[in-house]
Amino acid sequence: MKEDRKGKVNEGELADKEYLEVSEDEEKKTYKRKKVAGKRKVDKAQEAGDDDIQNSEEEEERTGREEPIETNTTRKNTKMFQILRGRATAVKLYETMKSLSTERKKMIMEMGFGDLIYFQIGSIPTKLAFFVVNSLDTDTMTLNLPNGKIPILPETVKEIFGIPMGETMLERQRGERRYDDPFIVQWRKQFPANLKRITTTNLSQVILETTNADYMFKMNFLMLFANTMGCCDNSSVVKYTVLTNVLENDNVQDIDWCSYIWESAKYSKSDWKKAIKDKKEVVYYGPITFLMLVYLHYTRIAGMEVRRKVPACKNWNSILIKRRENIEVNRKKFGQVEVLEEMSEEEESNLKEEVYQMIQERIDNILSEKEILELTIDENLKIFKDDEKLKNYKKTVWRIFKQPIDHFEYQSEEDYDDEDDIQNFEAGESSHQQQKEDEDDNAELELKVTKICEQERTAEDKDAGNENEGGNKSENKDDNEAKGTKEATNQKNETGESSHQHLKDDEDEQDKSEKNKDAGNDNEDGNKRETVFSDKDGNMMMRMSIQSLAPSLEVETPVIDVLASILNNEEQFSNRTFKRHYIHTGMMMPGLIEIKNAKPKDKEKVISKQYDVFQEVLGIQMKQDCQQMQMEDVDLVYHL
DNA sequence: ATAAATGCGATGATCACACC
DNA sequence: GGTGTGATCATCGCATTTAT
Repeated sequence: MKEDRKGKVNEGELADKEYLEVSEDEEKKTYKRKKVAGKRKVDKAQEAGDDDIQNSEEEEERTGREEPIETNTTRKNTKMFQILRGRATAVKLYETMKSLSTERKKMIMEMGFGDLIYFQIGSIPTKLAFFVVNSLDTDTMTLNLPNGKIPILPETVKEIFGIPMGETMLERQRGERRYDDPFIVQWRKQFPANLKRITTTNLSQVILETTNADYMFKMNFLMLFANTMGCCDNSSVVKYTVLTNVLENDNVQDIDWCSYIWESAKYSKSDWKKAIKDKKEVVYYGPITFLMLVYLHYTRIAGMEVRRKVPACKNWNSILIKRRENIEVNRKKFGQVEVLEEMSEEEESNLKEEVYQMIQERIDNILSEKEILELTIDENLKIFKDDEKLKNYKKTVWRIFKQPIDHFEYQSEEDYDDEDDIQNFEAGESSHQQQKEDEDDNAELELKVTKICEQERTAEDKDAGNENEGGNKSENKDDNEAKGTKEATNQKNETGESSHQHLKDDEDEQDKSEKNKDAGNDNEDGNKRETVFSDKDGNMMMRMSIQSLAPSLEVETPVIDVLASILNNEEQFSNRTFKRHYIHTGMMMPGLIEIKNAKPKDKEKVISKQYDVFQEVLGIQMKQDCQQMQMEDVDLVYHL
């Protein structure tokens, strides 16, 4: 990482210096003038002529002398390659997928588009995009690269996006909706009447502004998909293909979406030769995201390993694609890559592991959510002394984790008197901290986080160094490596009296051996789920949230929240005249998203509503500090 | 006359670099 | 190392031009 960055900086410095040196007197002035003139006015005069090529050759010499490895693109590279201006880009789909409700996600999964839910490609670098589309031979449907050919079939689409490849064609030969069909009229009503041409932007806006999860949402989603991943009309105006061809009774999974995308690729490149002639910027309406992913999935470039997964859209994101473009740009020529075959068996078996891991993570998330919820309810029970409704919520949560989800039913209040349940509930409650074994099968779901935390650490811990934080138990006193982190966390106990935040020291070790039995080989995963931090506000963090922050992974919100929690605690002991309060992501993010998604005219309203919500949540957080609650002298400072 | 293609300014995000 | 600033990039959408 560091070296990478360093390389970039070096290259940048070098390039710029060179730029100024080469162009010392006259051109330096031009450069300055350009600066003053504003951003868009790139000097046309300089651009013309073969200055560029000379420059680039010089640069090549220099980079040759420097470290030849990965460098970043510079101003001059821009001029060397034609760029592709995609009209059907992934942006809108990406934005939409980012904020889907659970219900909508479920719906998308049911349609067979589940692999797109965590779609990560928000932009497509234009220079590489041009190269890829330019390499596509639409007659044979192959990507012709310098070192080989990549055949493109409808099956390839399946491999890339993992979308349904059913029996029937999307474009039905008969019986499609007419443009005056009542449904299309209704669909059109979602948009302002004065809107002449509906773009993918409008479509994504409608999806984001509404919360319905019905047939209309299905159609909006499919329209958005077809017009961003397939092709759209000119100026990003949506094609109505999906709207006219997918009827109410159709099963979306039975449609051959792959062939539709494949055909889009085949037929969207007409008049290419004419289009690229003498132009720096070429407009393309076809499935650029798909073609790009085909190229990336079936090639490998030295200096950048990306493990292959199916569907391919899952292992590439905007940052990785951009990095890949930079590498290729700096080699002065695109396509200097090794062409790969279909995935090997070995690679495929790795996929299984990924699935296991994914499921494991989801379970962990649910458990962590559950614990937070329980703690929140407990906290509030303390405030609203023995509130019946809260108690019932507590029981509800307990019941959910007690029963398989398809058997779960909300119960009326009197039903809660059920004797057995009450007993179990109370037993469960008391075992909240100290585990109690349950012979019931469903109790596996109760896999309480605490239980896992209590698991004894075993010798099979691989990277003991970073994993030891909080994991060492009182009996593991000989575990020296663990001291460092533990001490760090204990510092706050030295500054002030008792801190609420604490490492999950196990209070009860009696049935540990028993647990280890059923934990068995699960021990390593158990450590991942180990709660390394929790506090009175229900913030908690599992080991896995912090132990594998590989490049390109995102920082999980619990990490930020825990940091906020620690800082808030520290603040109690600070000597400052004013105290700072760090706010948790949960208090900000939903509100910010709502504001972002609000219509411009509603924005004011949404913002002022958010202030109220914010105040309310703040109230809960600061319940013990009336002075703070007055919000006197409060400055809100945002750190992003 | 209409539809499609193209040009281009606006915008926001990101990068590189100078300066503190 | 952090921050401010200008350059560059990717995208959007409107206006204009060109093709049918």
